[in-house]
Amino acid sequence: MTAKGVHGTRPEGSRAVGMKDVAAAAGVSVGTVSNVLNRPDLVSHATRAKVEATMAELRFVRNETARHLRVGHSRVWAYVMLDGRNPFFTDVAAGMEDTADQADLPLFLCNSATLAAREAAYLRRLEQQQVQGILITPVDPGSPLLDEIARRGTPLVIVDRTPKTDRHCSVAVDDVVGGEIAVRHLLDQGHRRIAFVGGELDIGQVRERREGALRALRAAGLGPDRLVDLTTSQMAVADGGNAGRRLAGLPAATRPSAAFCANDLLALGLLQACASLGLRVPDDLAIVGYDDIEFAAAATVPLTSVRQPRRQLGRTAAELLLQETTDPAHEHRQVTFTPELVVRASTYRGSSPREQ
Amino acid sequence: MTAKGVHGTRPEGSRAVGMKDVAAAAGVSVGTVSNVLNRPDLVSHATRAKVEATMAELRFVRNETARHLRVGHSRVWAYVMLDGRNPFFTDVAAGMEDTADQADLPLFLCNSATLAAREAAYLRRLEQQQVQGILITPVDPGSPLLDEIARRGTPLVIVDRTPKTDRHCSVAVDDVVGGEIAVRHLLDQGHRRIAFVGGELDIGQVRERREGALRALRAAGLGPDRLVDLTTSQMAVADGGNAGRRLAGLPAATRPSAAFCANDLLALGLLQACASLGLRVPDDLAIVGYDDIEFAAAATVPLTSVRQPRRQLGRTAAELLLQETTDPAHEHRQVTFTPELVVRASTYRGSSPREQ
DNA sequence: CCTCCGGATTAAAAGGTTTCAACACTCGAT
DNA sequence: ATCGAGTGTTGAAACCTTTTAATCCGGAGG
Repeated sequence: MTAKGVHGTRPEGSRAVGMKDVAAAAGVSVGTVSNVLNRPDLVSHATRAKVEATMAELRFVRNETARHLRVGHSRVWAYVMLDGRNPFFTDVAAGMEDTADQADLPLFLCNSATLAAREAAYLRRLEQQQVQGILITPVDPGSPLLDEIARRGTPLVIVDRTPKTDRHCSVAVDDVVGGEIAVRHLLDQGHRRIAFVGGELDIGQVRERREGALRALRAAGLGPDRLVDLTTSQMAVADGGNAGRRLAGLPAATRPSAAFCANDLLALGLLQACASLGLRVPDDLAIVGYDDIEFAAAATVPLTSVRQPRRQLGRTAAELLLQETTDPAHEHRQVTFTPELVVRASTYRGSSPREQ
Repeated sequence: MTAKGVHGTRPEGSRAVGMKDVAAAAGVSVGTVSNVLNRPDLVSHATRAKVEATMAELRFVRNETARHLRVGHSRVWAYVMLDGRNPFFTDVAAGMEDTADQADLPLFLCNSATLAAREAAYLRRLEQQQVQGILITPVDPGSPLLDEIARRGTPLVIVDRTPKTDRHCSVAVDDVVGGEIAVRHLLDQGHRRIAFVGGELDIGQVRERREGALRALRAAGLGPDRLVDLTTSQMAVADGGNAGRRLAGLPAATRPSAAFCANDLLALGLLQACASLGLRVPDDLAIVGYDDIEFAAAATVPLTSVRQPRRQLGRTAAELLLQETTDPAHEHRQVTFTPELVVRASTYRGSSPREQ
């Protein structure tokens, strides 16, 4: 039943050139060719030059797969991103690339798109491919799959989430603090009723940012009723727009004067909705986003946002992985960063504020 | 000298469980285990059940590498993106994922970040890994590397660029038409002096979009002097901001009343610069972007932009690859899409226009 | 002249899967 | 009883590298 595919049929039916061919053409054994590739210092200058010339001439492409089978692990890292279309994650990935580049390892990006099934499929493949290490921002950090993979021997670093077990390294940013500084800032600006625009509360991120918001209210002597929840199904731009329309529909007396969004995509959608609904920002509604993606500053009412050290996050995660794969005495570590608030025009009444 | 790494040391020093172990535990030969995996219809119901149970019990993870070595190619696709941080490319990638998902093949994303060296490194790795197929938006579509790879047998599809040889399939969008409709629209709005904000002219995209702009001018009986070139080094948000400051510095008499940007990142940067320089959009400066990324609509002065069928582009590219890898009678094809203009507030004087 | 030594090279085994020709067995038909 | 066809299963080769122990060789020391 399975139709035979053609795959990479090379034009003239000729086999790919392997080390055997190189060895024959150069008049040496394959072992020597291997040595030229892997331990060049072992081989004499003359033969080495000859072999290298032959490889170039024959356009030899090393078969990484065979090497991989022999030595038992590949030389590839993979990052399974939660949402490839959210600039936050591509920035994190860029940070990982910095480190991977230095270590001369390729980094493959896999996009789970917040689909648990797709994430599981990628993880299964990556394990079958015996990648050297996996970086992941998981849909659910509590999934037993993560644990199993680490236990079976593939190093796995959790990114922007806190692991449930101590079997892996992780890097994260303190989301409670993030929520707290965002809302404290809004309180400082005189706001007393604040919308919280976020995805489902079973997402750890959302829950913790909201928790921080409540803490700020408490610190100011205000009750949790001052926080108006606007829950969205997803966390994309369109969802922020929906939240905006719901917000605008509230009676003026109870309508919040400010909104804290669980990410910048939501905030941008909200901002856009405000424009088309005739709500002025920040006068009618102040808005704080989260992540400080590039487009937050580029919005024409530049967005106040909680900045996470995105690139740094990626770099650090990759460094932990590098350590885990090279240092036998490696101990798992949990690294936590602290976010900072970037104040811009979407919350600041007055002339355009200086970016801190 | 090369420090021996530890890689994925499995905890108790135990070897990974392979088909041999499964076979032994289930009391069958490895050939049968292989059949259960690859041709389940060949094996009797009873043994199949027994083998499957054993695999589950032993937590068998198939060694894709060995399979790969034997059959000569892997089951992986890769997309080498030009700029992972530009939402345009992540949207294209999302389209490819649609197709890859259906074909049950994992898609790995590689970000060349417009660095030719990095692109070459990724291509080398991918070829060594014998991926089943490569999708790429190359830094330079004329690079001989692309040709060599295809010639050596790895199918390669060019995305959003036009290949120089007929050795691969490609999908692209007509950039001349895109530039033409953008500028025609500005002319229709009464603009007579138009800035062209784009990267280096040796980028095919930029050159062709500009060419379209000139064509629109010509059709309106206007000379090429009506196009004011503002060349940027990169094509990111920051570069758009720089262009904006240069633009504002021009004497009022010769300052263009409109700008056509070669992508939306530039347009957003320009928009942002206008806000801080006190130029009103569209009254003092109308702006047209290119790509129609999600954030174009989300800008608070929503951006008029030339929409490319991003997701469709990716889907089609992946379909071509699928065909090339499965159909022996495959012929290379060049697919071209036509872009369309999406008019929004950044060019339209009047009440907020309906998005088409 | 023999031995020993060090450096350069080689031959062969190993790694885990797929594939295919060969084999074993059952059942009906001769 | 024998044969043939069909169904399931097996054993061994093949895929291409890396790695290690063994070999080869020229020269120094006895």
